[in-house]
Amino acid sequence: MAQITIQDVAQMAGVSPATVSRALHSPHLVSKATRENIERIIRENNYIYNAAAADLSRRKSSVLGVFIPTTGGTVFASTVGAIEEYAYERGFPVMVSNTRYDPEIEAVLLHKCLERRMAGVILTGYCQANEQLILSMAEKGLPCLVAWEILPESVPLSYVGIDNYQAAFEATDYLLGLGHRRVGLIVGPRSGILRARRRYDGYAAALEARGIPCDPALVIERHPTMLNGKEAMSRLLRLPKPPTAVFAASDFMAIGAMAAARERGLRVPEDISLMGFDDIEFTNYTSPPLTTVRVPSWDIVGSQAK
Amino acid sequence: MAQITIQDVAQMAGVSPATVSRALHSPHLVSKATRENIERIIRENNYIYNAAAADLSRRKSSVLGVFIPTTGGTVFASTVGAIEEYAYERGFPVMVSNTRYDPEIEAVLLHKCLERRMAGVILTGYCQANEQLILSMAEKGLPCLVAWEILPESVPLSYVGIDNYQAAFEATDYLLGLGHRRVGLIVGPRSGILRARRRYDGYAAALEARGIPCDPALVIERHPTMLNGKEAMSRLLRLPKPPTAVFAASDFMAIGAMAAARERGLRVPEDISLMGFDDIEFTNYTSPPLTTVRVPSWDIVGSQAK
DNA sequence: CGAATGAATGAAAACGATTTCATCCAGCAC
DNA sequence: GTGCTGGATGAAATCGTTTTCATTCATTCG
Repeated sequence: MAQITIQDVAQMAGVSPATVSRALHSPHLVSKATRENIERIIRENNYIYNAAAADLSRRKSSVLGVFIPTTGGTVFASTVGAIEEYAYERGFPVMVSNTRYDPEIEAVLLHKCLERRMAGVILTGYCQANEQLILSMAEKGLPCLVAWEILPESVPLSYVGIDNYQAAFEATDYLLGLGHRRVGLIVGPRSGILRARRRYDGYAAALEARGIPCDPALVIERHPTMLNGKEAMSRLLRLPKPPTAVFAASDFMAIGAMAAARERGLRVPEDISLMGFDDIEFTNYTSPPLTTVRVPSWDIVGSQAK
Repeated sequence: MAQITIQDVAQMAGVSPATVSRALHSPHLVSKATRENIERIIRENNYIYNAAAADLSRRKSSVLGVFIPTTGGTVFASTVGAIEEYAYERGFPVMVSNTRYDPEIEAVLLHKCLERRMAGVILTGYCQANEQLILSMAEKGLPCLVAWEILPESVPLSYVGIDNYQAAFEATDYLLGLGHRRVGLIVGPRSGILRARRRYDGYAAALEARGIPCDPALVIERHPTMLNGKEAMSRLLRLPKPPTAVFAASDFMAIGAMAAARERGLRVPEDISLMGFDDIEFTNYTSPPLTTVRVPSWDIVGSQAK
C-alpha cells in the first residue's frame, strides 16, 4: 500500500500542495475553513508526513545529535536524558552517538551528523583529536555545543559546563585542610579526556599550594567505571605507604573505591577519607553517604541548551 | 557555500550520477579504476553525502528508533547502550525516545518513527494503551520489537525478554522458604507497566502457593526511582505489623529501600530480609551486597537484536 | 473612483539521491 | 562470422516536500 502524499491530500481537499504544506507548518497563512478541511482529510485518510522529503527540501533536518563518551556512566543518563526531554518539547528528535572515548569513532559519527544536515550537535566532553573537524563543522553551519567542559579561549566553540579544575582544587584542598598529607587521586585518563586532565591539574595545584610534593604513586588513571574505581583503590591501599585520604575524581569510581575500602575492613571516614566527584543519585544511598563534589549535571545540559 | 552533490562528483569524474551512487554503495558493480577515481574526487572535494535525499529516494531510512520509559533507571543505559553499540557496527544510527511512562507521549513518538520511515523500532517495555497503533505500524512494514517483556500469544509482535512473572515468583518463594510470612512488595504501577503487573502476579502467586493471604497493605506501587523505593520502604516499616522481608521488584527501588532500612537502624539481612530485582551494577557495591534477581539486561537487547 | 494593501492561494522549480531499464562492448564458443 | 554472455555504464523517472513568485480578489484609504 503506497503511502498517501501531500499531493493526494491536496487533490482531495481541492487545493494545491503548497496550501497543505502551509496548513501543516504555518496554519496562520491558511484560512480557517481550508485548514480544518485539510486537517480532516489528513485524519480520515491517515496521511503520514514524510520527514525525509521535508529534510531534503529544507536542506536541514530537525534532528539533534548528542555525543557521549560512554554509556557506562551517568554522564550518559544525565546528558541524554535532559537533552531529550528539552528537545522533545520543542519537537526535536535526538540521535545518540557513543564515541567510546575513541576519537576515530567520534570522527565517523560526526561525519554522519554532517550527512544528515542535523539541526545541531551537542558534544559531551571534548576530544582535542577532532578539534579541526569540529571547528570545520561549526563553520559549515552546523551548530556545535560542548557540554561538561569549560573551553580555553583559543577554541571558538560554545560550551556549558563546570570548572573541573577549580572543583578538583577545592576538593583536594578540603582533604588537605582536614590534615591529610598523603592524598590519593583516582581519575580518568588525562591524555584523552580533557575533564580528567583538568581535575588532575586542580589536584596537583592544591597540593603545590600547600607545599606538598605530588607522589605519582598516589595517582591512578583509569577509565571511569565502578570496577576500575575498585581496583584503583585496592592498589592504593596495598602501597607500602597508603594514602590516608583519596579523591576519586570521577562519576562511578568513588563507588567502587568505597567498596574496595570496605572489603579491606576500612571504615569511611574513620579509617580513610574518601571524596567523590559525581553527579549521581546513588551516593545518597551508600553507607555512609559519600562526601562528594556535587555537579548540577541535569542543569548543565537541561537548562542552558538553546 | 552550497554543498557538492553527487551530480557534481559525477561530472568531475566524467561518469553518470548512477555510477557514483554505485561506487558508494555497491563498489563491486564499478570497475576498479572508476571507483578509485571517484573516491579520490570525493575526498579532494569534500563531498558530503546527503542522507535525507537517500532516505527519500529509498523510501526508507536506516535510523533505528529506541523507546525507553524513563531516563532515570538503568533500563535506559542498558537498553540504549547495548543497542547503540550493536547498531553502530552495522551503520545504523539510533534515535532515542523517552516516553516518561506516558502512553500519549509514546503515541506521538511512535508517529514520528512512521514519519521518518525508520528501519525499525525497539520498544522497551510494552504499553497496552498503544497496542493498536503499534500493531498497525508493524503491518505498515515498520518492524517492531518489544524488549524486556514476554508477550502473550495474542499479541503478534516479536519480543526478547525475561519472564517477569516467573522471576518474581521465585524471588518471593525464596523469601518464603526462609520462613518469612509477612513479605512486602515494592513494585512499579501495575496499571501502566506490564512488567510491574507480571512481577506482582508472580509475587501473589508465590504467596498463594504457600497458602498465605496477600495483605494489600504490604504492597506498595510507585514509579521506579531510588527515592520512591526509600519512601515505600519507610512506609512499610512504619506499619503496625511491618513485614519481616521485602521484595523490591524494580531497578532502583531496592537501593532506596536499603537506605530506608538503614536509617531506621535495621540491619540487612539480620533484622529484615531484602530482595532486589535489578540489572544494575550498583548492587555489587552496596553494603552488604544486595541479594537480587539478576537480569541479563545487556544481553537482552545486545545479543538478540536482529 | 483609482490605487494601494493584504490575505489566501497556486504554479512550478528545486532538493539530491536511487534504481530500473537499456545500451555498449569485449571476449568467447561454435 | 554469428550469437551469447556478462561486466560496466548511462538516461531518466521518481521519491514527497518546501518555497519563491505570482496571481486573485476583497478591502480600505485618500
